[in-house]
Amino acid sequence: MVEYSLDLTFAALADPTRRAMLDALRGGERSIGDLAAPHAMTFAGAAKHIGVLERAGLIERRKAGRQQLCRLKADRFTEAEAWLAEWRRFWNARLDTLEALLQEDQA
Amino acid sequence: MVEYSLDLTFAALADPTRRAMLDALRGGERSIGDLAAPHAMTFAGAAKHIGVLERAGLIERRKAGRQQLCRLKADRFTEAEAWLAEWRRFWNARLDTLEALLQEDQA
DNA sequence: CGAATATTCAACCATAAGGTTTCATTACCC
DNA sequence: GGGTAATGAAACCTTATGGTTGAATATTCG
Repeated sequence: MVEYSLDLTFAALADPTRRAMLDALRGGERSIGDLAAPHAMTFAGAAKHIGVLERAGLIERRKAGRQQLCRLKADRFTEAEAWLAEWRRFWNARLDTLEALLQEDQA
Repeated sequence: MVEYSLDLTFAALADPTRRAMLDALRGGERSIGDLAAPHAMTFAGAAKHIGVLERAGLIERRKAGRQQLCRLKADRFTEAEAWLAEWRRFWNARLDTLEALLQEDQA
């Protein structure tokens, strides 16, 4: 269900460590170790964050020798963006209404 | 800081009850009781969700007699949408690159 | 004033989240 | 094969979250 995956997506995005990891993945595939390194926490802790991102469907991984390479997946980003884009349309519509009212006032 | 408010915003959006409340507010101001009613939980439980939305800056409230009226606030929506819109641009750019590669192949 | 309405607050409970440590597994290199 | 690098996984701790109940506080109405 869409609602359910929005839960996971937004929850995954609500953490700065995880957002930083996503940003790091914009440069292409990265191993768990690469993703973990910049963060002031244990490897295991960072790996948990990666697990959250994977369960939320924001990334996927594949084995490459003794390491695992992670890469971004688009779907859930798109879904979340679509949800928020609807809000942008809502706010725009409200602004339009306000403008119309102001114009009426001036007339 | 921006990071901090993105944390709160995404965390607030990660719950279906809260997203439903936000949707309800699209119709205009609603009291806490109005927002709570549709949800299968105690009034106090629902009020906590409203507290989360308020602390995240997604809504604000004002007293009106013995009730409190809530209404939507745009800023944090905009912020979150901007963050995700950047990702949309990222994915689009990747698609463009892929297309270019395919074209090259054909040429 | 007294009763009912709308909401807040505090205490509590169960579960999940973010982190740690420790140990096991797997794959590479010599 | 043995050592080591990269990861997985389990157990544990602390704090946050989502929910409950019950009492307290305003505010309106009669």
